[in-house]
Amino acid sequence: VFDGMLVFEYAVAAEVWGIDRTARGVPAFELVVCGRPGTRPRLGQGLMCLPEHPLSTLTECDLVVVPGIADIHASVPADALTALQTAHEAGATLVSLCSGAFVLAAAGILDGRKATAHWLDVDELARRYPAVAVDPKVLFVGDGSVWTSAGTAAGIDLCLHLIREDHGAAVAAEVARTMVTAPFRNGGQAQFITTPGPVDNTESDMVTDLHARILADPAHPWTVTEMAAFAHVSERTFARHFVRTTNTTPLQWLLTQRVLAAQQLLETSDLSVAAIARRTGFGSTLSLRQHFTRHLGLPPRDYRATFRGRIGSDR
DNA sequence: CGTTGTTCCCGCCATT
DNA sequence: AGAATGGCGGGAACAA
Repeated sequence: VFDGMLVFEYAVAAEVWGIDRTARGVPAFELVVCGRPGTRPRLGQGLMCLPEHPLSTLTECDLVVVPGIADIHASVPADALTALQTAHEAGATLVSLCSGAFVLAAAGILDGRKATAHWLDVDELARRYPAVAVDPKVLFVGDGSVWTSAGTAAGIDLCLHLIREDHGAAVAAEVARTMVTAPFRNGGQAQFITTPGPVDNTESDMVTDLHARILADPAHPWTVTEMAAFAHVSERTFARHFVRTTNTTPLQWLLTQRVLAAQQLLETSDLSVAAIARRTGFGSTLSLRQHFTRHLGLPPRDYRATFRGRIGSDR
């Protein structure tokens, strides 16, 4: 933390990793606020922060979060930049929220990587750092051990995504539940959801209604033809609308939803893999295994072995 | 793991 | 002119 950090993004990280939810089955995290010793960085809106640890502590952290900064044109303190670089070289996962991408970019960490930022800032980011592959259309994006997210609330999506990757979907859902937010945004693989730019309302309604319909009956063998019929348009225009609002194609979205559902069942139930395949709409265990492995990098059985029962049995 | 049949989906284009 | 629609073809992805 240094002068000019944004309150909300700072609070998002503090809320996700700074609150003890071990009683609810969430692993214990240690939140460490690093800054120049003795300083009282202004966060704006009348708030100040008291960083209790020096910047050098960053090298000991598994995960380093850079909240957004109020003024993207302000120069970033040099000691913060070098601290981030050494933390990066030490193998820490780096995360920027909103305009925090400018801090990572200034440190040269985003060079050659995919990145995003608040939609108002992406043009400036791309202009100032041509070596960064800026993607203005995603809520968040990761490249190697470096993650960046779009404006404000997208930071929550990214933080939950990181929890889900490290600790499983059930833990992420539990954190989301105590934060009273959605575990992942409507539309599935949040990483690939388009930013909430100006979208035609009737168009997104059409897709959201369909999402609700499908999620209500995931076991149904949905086809694109059927989905298009539900939306009362031809298959061709249906596909176009779907891609525009969701940034994924219909089948890909469906498969992602099914994998997500299977993930939850593996973690929270003792149903056999075959039963889960049936419930989640995969035609066979083979099909489930193939898509599951492709999405998560490990087969269902192994996934269950590492994540089953991580969460309290209060539901 | 390879084969076979089916579905998807993206570019192209005429039409609205 | 410009934008959206919907049909078609075929290579790619998927299911059996």
